[in-house]
Amino acid sequence: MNTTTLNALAEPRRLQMIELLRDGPLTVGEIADRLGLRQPQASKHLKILSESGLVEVRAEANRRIYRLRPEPLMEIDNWLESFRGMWEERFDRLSDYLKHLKKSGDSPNSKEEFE
Amino acid sequence: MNTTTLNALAEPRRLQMIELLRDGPLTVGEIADRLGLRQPQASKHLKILSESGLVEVRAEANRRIYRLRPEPLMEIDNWLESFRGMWEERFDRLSDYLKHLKKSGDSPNSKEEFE
DNA sequence: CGGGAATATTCCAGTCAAGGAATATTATTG
DNA sequence: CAATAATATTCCTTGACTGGAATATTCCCG
Repeated sequence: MNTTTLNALAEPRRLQMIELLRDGPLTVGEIADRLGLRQPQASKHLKILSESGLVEVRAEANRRIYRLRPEPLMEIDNWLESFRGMWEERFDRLSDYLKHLKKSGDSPNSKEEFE
Repeated sequence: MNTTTLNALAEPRRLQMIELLRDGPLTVGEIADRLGLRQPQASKHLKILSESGLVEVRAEANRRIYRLRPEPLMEIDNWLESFRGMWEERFDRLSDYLKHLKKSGDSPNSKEEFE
């Protein structure tokens, strides 16, 4: 997995921008308005998003229209694939745990040992 | 989405740790060894992973065994869900694009306008 | 060409995160 | 209890990131 994508997303404002752009392309000014940012900050964050490939720009007259690019998010999704097996394991363990409770009548202890 | 999870993953060493732990729990020393880190750095990074919930610790005698927790990764996966529609859109646009090429015989231009 | 709107860039100050080295802590063993 | 192994914590320094304010750039329009 690529760290630059995660790094770009790890900043609250930028994450908000990505979520905003999920519903369609937006202008710098619109983004700044909706997030309560000053324009320069918006531009700076958008630059980082752009450099990370999470966003692409189209110039239209005076304006710059930013649009979400799916590829980096797809890459994360793909990376998560290798962990999905774990979740099922966890589900198995949960059902084992429930069975255990039923059998022994112990009070549930959240600090119980794993493994 | 939660920024702290992304922040924890955005550091290369920590991301490597998560990938290491995908194959099972490990000791601090083992993690440090496999990643070529000094022990204090390993402990510091593991602390951050632990505080973000990506990892849990079990004390066994002298050792601390770190184990991956799936929940934060599941949360990311869940967050991505809201973007999955976009990918299909993109596929549609790609097939439109291919049709367009076939019809007009233009040379492919990677800088073509979106929308 | 001049003015104004939309956006980008620069400079600065404050804060935060990471590595290095040293030290503290905890548990084992004899 | 002393010695040692495994791990955590602290202190320090340095580099990176963020926001603010000011300024530069680009483009449209009359």
